[in-house]
Amino acid sequence: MYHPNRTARSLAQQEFHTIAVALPSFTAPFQNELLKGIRAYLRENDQDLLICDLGSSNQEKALHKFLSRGAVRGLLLCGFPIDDKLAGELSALQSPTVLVGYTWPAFDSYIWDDEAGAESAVTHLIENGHHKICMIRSGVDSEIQLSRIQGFRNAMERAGRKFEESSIVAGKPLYHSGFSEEDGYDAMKTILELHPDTTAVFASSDVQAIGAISALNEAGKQMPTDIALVGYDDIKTSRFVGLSSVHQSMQKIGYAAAKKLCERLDGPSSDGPEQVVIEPKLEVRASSDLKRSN
Amino acid sequence: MYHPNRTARSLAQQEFHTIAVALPSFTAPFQNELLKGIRAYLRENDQDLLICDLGSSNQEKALHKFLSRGAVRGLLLCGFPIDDKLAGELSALQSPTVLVGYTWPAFDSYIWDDEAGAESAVTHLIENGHHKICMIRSGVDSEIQLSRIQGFRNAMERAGRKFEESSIVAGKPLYHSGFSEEDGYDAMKTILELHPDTTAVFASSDVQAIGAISALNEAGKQMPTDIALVGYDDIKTSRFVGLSSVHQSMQKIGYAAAKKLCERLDGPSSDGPEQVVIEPKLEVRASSDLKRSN
DNA sequence: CTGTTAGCGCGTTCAC
DNA sequence: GTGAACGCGCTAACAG
Repeated sequence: MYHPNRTARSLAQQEFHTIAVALPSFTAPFQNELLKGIRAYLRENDQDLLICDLGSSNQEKALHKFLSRGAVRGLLLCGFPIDDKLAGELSALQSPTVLVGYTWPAFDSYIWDDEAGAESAVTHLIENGHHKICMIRSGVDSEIQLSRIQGFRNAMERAGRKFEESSIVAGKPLYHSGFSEEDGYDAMKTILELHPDTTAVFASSDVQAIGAISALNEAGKQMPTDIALVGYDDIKTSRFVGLSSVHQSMQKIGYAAAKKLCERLDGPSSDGPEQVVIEPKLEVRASSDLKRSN
Repeated sequence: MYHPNRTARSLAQQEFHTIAVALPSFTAPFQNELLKGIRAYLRENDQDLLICDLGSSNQEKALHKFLSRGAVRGLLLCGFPIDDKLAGELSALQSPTVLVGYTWPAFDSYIWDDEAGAESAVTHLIENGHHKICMIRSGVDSEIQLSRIQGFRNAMERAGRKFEESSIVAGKPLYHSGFSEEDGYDAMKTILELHPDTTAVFASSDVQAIGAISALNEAGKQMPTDIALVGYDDIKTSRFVGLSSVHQSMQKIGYAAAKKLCERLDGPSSDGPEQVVIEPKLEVRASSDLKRSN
């Protein structure tokens, strides 16, 4: 019985029904939400998804290998910092690239305002009476990380609080550039040790917050009674008792980015690159969860 | 500047550096663990992953569309029930297929013993002194679901408990064949209403358990003090206070399945189909978590 | 309406 | 050593 060969067919009719997505650890909750959005669009349009997992280390190498294996038509590059060299290589592919999480003049990009998001989270904690707020950061000085720290600082200073460097703690493991569950766990242990009077913690990623919960559990602390926890990125807050989160609807971003990429593939005669900035939103599980009186 | 064309290259050298995975909702935690294993193998071998998301409804149609778009070399079909018709179609592809979660004589398959897994979970609850145990089931009579119910029944009967049909509750939404978060949430609400004296609940999936946690939170119940919760599938138990789970190391299964598929692609002269049965293991967060005295 | 052929972009082979 | 021709499996265009 006859069955078509996808490869040959694609080659012949120059139609691929496939877009490529490259991202670090596509199984993390944050990227997962993004993928949900991407998949939603692709399903509606009978496209398949070619995934390049950049992993947590040697990301550039993984991306290069992927690209040298041959370009698919269209690349969605997510959560990967771009520089001159990479921008040149991507342009040389002659096939459209859409960026998520980073921006570059030559490409369509979907980014969010980390500084504003972090600020809103910490402001919320302050407004709810928390007198001792710590932050979990990644041990790596990425742009994302620095923006989120800046947001923390802004919130503290605008509220007339003194900003202490020591209240911002990094984990040691440095998996996934320091945004891992292990890093969050490690950082929270340090916080409990160095700042036992802490009433609220703002974590720089969702997985860090999850790791922090483990550390709290081990220490016999309750959330949010003993410590309130807010994480950055796309935690489904309903899943975690007392854990709030600031996020930027990654599903919508994924959908929009996939759509944009497919439009570029269809008609290359469209407009110039578009930069979309998403405003992060703080999602509080229950307003009472973060209230603090003492 | 020159850049290779993946499609043409694949066609020319009959080497694809790609395997296809078809599964329902690849963003659910269970499938996610599986994908982690698959990705681990693929990364080691410089292969990419073509994902066909079967979605939660019209799965057959989605699979057919994917196959008719043209077979890639090698398909990993996960969590999709197989019948005569489908088996014939897959054989006709002339390219190796590996099944995960279901079995069929003609194909390599990786399955697990749902009945034994469910039984071990419920037996554990009984041994820890729970006098009223309910189960959350999917509203659909899949083979998987019936096995898990049978395991529940075995445990109860072997312990000399009376088995009550009414203690097994299904959610109404029926998303993802009834294994969804929403179904778990709905079923748990019913349990709280119908069986307020419940001390432990065994959920048929990880996501159901997550939904059940939401319902418990809303009702002001604590885990595991008020109700102990055990979920089936691959929850990272550390992430959820008091939530244990029975699982079958999906990561290892994914790794093994991907490896098997790639071996089939390399040398078609290997042995006949292999059926691997994984023994599920109960992972208890802390042994004290499930203890009950009253 | 059916059968034949050219060519998609590459790797490989074979001739030079 | 370098270069031209062929074929991977298919679709599209074209001829009968």
